[in-house]
Amino acid sequence: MSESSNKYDFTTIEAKWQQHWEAARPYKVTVDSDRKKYYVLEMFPYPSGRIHMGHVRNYTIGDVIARYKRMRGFNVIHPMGWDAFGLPAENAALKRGIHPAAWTYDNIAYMRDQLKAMGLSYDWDRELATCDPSYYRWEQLIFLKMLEQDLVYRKETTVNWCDSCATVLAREQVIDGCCWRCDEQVTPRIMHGWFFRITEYADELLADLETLKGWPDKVVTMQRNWIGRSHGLSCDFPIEGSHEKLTIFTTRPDTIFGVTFMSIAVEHPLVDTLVAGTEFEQEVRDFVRKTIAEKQRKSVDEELEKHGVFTGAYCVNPFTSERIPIYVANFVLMEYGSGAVMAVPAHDQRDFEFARKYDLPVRQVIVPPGHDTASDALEEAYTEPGVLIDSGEFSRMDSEAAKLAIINHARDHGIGRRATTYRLRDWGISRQRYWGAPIPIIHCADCGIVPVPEKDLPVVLPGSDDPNGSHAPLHQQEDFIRTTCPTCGRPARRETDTMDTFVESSWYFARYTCPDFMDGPLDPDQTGYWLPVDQYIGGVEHAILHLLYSRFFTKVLRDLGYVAIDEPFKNLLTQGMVIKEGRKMSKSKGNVVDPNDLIQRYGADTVRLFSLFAAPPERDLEWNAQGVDGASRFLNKVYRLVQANKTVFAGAPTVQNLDGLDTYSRNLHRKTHQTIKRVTGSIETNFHFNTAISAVMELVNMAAGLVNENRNIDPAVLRECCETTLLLLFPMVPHFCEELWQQTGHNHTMDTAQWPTFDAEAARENSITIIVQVNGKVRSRLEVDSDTDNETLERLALADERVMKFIGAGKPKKIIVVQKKLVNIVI
RNA sequence: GCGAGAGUGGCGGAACUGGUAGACGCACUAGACUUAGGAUCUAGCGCACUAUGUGUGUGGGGGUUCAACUCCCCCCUCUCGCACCA
Repeated sequence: MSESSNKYDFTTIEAKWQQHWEAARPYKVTVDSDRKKYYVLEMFPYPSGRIHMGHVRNYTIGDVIARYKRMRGFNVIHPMGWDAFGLPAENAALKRGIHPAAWTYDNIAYMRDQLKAMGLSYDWDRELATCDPSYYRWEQLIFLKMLEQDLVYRKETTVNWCDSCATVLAREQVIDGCCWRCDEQVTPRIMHGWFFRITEYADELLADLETLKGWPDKVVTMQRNWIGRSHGLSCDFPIEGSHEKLTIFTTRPDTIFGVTFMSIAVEHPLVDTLVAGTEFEQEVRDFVRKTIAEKQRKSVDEELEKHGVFTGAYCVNPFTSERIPIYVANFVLMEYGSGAVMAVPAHDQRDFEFARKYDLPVRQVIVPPGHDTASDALEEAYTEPGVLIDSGEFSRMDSEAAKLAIINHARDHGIGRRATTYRLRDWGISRQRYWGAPIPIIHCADCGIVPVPEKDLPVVLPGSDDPNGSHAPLHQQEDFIRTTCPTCGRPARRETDTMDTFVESSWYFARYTCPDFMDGPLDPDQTGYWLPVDQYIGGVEHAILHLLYSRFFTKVLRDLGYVAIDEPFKNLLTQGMVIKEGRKMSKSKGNVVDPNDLIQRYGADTVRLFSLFAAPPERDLEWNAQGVDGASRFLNKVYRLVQANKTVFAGAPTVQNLDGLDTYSRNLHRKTHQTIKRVTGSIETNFHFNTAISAVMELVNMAAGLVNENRNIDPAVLRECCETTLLLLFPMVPHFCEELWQQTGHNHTMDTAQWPTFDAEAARENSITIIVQVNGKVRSRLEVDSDTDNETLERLALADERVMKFIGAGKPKKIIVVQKKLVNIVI
């Protein structure tokens, strides 16, 4: 046998089919209301230069699903595009002296070729790049519509500033106190910025998590925690000798009789008025200054020791009329609740520590159920619910009832109200960089903030159509800034912030349905048919950022009338990382595997097959070079099997008469149908392609074994086996299967082939193995007819020679017979 | 600290609603065919021992059950997320 017939020539074959797909465009789709649609989407890549193994894995998984669903008869939309705005382009531009646009489009061209070399079945006619004005002009329009609906606003706040990126970050983009992109320490800074009112949708974002049955629990939980809704009481404590009052939020109104002091944040607006002109002023101001500096400096995992100083001021507990001293404390967050906390040291561990440190009273007002007096001395705060004591009219109520009663009391007396707070903050979208979508706003000295009229959109990024154009941050580009006010016509200045790139990725999946639509952001005829995304696939690292923003945007687009769905992604698959030597691949660790090298050496199909086989999709995948050899070996084995039996394809009839088959043929026929069942099951239940591939391997091993042993397998059975193998493998290794399909005389390409169905009767085993246990230990096996009844099984088991040896002369205490499984004899 | 997930051969991983633990692949060992083999084929491959048999074994310890990788309780380790959220 010559070399060439022994191994398949992946280079030639893959090029051939890629050319075919390029020319015939079998993956181009249009709306077809007679067919059920299926939208498969992988998170689109940032065009960083070249694809990496994570992309290979992600896109392979998506491609298998797309191809599989096509074979199941769905009208499958499977698009690809580029998350093309972002900072690396600017950095690269500075380093290499080329324009960010040029750098980005070069990368896109290169990476597009790489994706095509993987044989991914995208509808390339839908490709989009978010840095293209034809995309971001609609984003600008959406921004303006949101502004009209008061979902966008501008405010001055403390923001997270990343020095190295020279821009602001949203809270979600700060990871362990560092920038999510460059890992540099983030520092607070006070700036103007634009915000999306995502908190307006907090309740819906939370409630609709319940509808996301197709999402991993982990992601749902992460989002729920991120939104962090809590219910409680907002209550006013009048400040002594002042008209001001201190408003606090608590989730434990039942402990309000145990308040012994107040803690307020160093940034609290009342700090100044409380201490101005008092003997405490100096000390408090020093403390505030010191603490703010400390917070900036603080590294992530160090929890600051609790400190505070007395302001000299008192407020009054509206429930007890007691005087309550007010402290400024370093552990109170201004960003959450109202920046002021009622301190109940007996029932809150932080307050307890603080009280211990500054020798403040601890007053128990909750005791464990069944107790009715306070314990002598607490060693730590009692934070569980319980029964109220020393709480006036609320004494003896349990915590839950008391919470309600106290909230109602506060409401009835005008001192407080039921309140809900969220951990979620509004989404700050302003970025002070160049390579992003300009925010379409004009600042006029007379008219204030004026939206750019719709007819003037897009506000094109200056210089982006000129390779020598400036790519300085917009606030440095005077020509861009100078404009006239659309309202009064006087000279005015353009907004220079660009939008966070997460804005682009929050609606791209919708634009894929109508990438060329010119009359608005989205074409209702297209979105109505294609949305939502049926299966979304990407890394779990986007569990909060991208997925939460996209959910928010979907709801906004719905309320603006652009889409008719509530949630963008029906099912979500979060795939694990590709690791090597137990660690994430990274240049610094020198353990990076380059997809290009692999594809050249093994071909795309082998790379695809291995990345599917080595682990189930949701787990991390350990890259193993020898494992890739194994995948390659398997494909060659299939190749040889098909090549050696090409003749059976020519005229073999379909399998009809089972009775006429010899044992070997019957076994192979059965195995074929069992394999269809197993593969279909693996894909349908959880996309566990690793077990699907194992099943096909077993089938191929059996067929190749029988052929090697020169069993004269019935041609119809052998043909069925080989064709089934190709059909089952096609979604995973498409070039390879198409080639063999064609070589074996099929007139139509596999793109139009149907997924095989299994015949339950053919798959049924007629003899089964029954396990015989004595006291739970396996002692023997019985080969019996599959419909042997339980009494017979018991009789056969007891008569078994090996079993008899173990049960001896005694009479069995108990015999358990499990249908078609086992017999357990207890002695 | 809180929350979620995971611990199975030398390795990646299988095991349906409790019912043969280790499918499939890699690595390894022996053999066959070969000028050659990083090709192919055959056989073996958890561990231990008094080896054609017995014991033992799914992070550790208890429990439920005729029967536990699977269910319950306690503990250990790792990964991820959150982290003074009042």
